[in-house]
Amino acid sequence: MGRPPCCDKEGVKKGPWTPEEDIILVSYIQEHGPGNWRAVPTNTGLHRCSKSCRLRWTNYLRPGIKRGNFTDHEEKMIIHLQALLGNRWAAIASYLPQRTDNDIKNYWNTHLKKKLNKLQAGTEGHSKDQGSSTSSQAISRGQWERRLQTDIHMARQALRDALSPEKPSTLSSDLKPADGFLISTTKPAQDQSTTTYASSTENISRLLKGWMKNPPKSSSARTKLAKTQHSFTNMVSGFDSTSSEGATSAANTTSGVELSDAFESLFGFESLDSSNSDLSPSMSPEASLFQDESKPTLISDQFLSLIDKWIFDEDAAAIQGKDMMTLDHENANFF
DNA sequence: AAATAAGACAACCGCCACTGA
DNA sequence: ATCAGTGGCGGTTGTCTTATT
Repeated sequence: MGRPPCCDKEGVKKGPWTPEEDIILVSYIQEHGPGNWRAVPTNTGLHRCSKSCRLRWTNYLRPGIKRGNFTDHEEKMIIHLQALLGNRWAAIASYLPQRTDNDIKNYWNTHLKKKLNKLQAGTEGHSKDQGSSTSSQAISRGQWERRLQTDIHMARQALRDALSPEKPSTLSSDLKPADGFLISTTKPAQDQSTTTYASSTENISRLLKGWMKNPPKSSSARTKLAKTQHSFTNMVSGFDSTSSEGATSAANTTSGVELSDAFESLFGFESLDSSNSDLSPSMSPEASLFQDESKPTLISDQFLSLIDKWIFDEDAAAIQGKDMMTLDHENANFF
């Protein structure tokens, strides 16, 4: 007997998620907690594959996800980590707790790759201009590999230092994987504070705002929207007995912004910033990240040094102990 | 204004690792 | 020790938006 598919291929909806579906999924997770994804489509009535539900949650609805532009610092982190780890996006994402691996992967593929190619091309062009090969340019493959090894070793050491329990405070959070994140996927919902899950509604609220700001033009889509509002209102009223007031106001308005604002106030979640401050510093398997040899991208020694310089010159303070979360907050304030 | 190309990002697919029976 | 079930990961594709002609 073959292994059954993770979901019944027939009758499974694909494509972009609607706010309706998001709300259903979030409300279910609020109640039951993330995990047991196989049961999610059955229990929620969502015509989605369990995998799709999980991905939607982890990549979009999960609390504490930061969207929008990547900061310079994030960009540099990604570049350096990619150079060290290769395309291990999940590992890289563990160092940028507010970003998902998918987000980082996309950003790498659409922005950073091109940027680095340009940079590299510029570097090569520059060396060509200089004509003859100097001794530093003629570094043998073995030499640059050794330097890469040294790089990796240094990073490993830094990581070990950072994770060392003897140095808890600021240092430990410097280059700290955060794959424990806000919610352990194995923890039952009861263990979580209400606001933890509720904060994920901010993502939905944002989605709704976007949805309302750019309402679908087709009549069918408008019908869908109306339906969304309706079901949303129903859900809100059934979600929390204290929410009847908000539900009423949501039902009484046709303004999407008001609707989503009401949504926000209903769940009473705090700002992303505050929720992020809850990030638990879990000790993670990534502590052994470098144990199995990573697949460093084969970039030239010269280029790697360039990146190193680029990253570490500017952010020496950050790398040498400035709290990463503080940095992230600073970055967040930038938006 | 319309058509087309390019870019950005959300979502899917297939493979792999882990876990429990 | 084996195997089925499940979740996680990385690569890829599809769709929507924006820019250009």
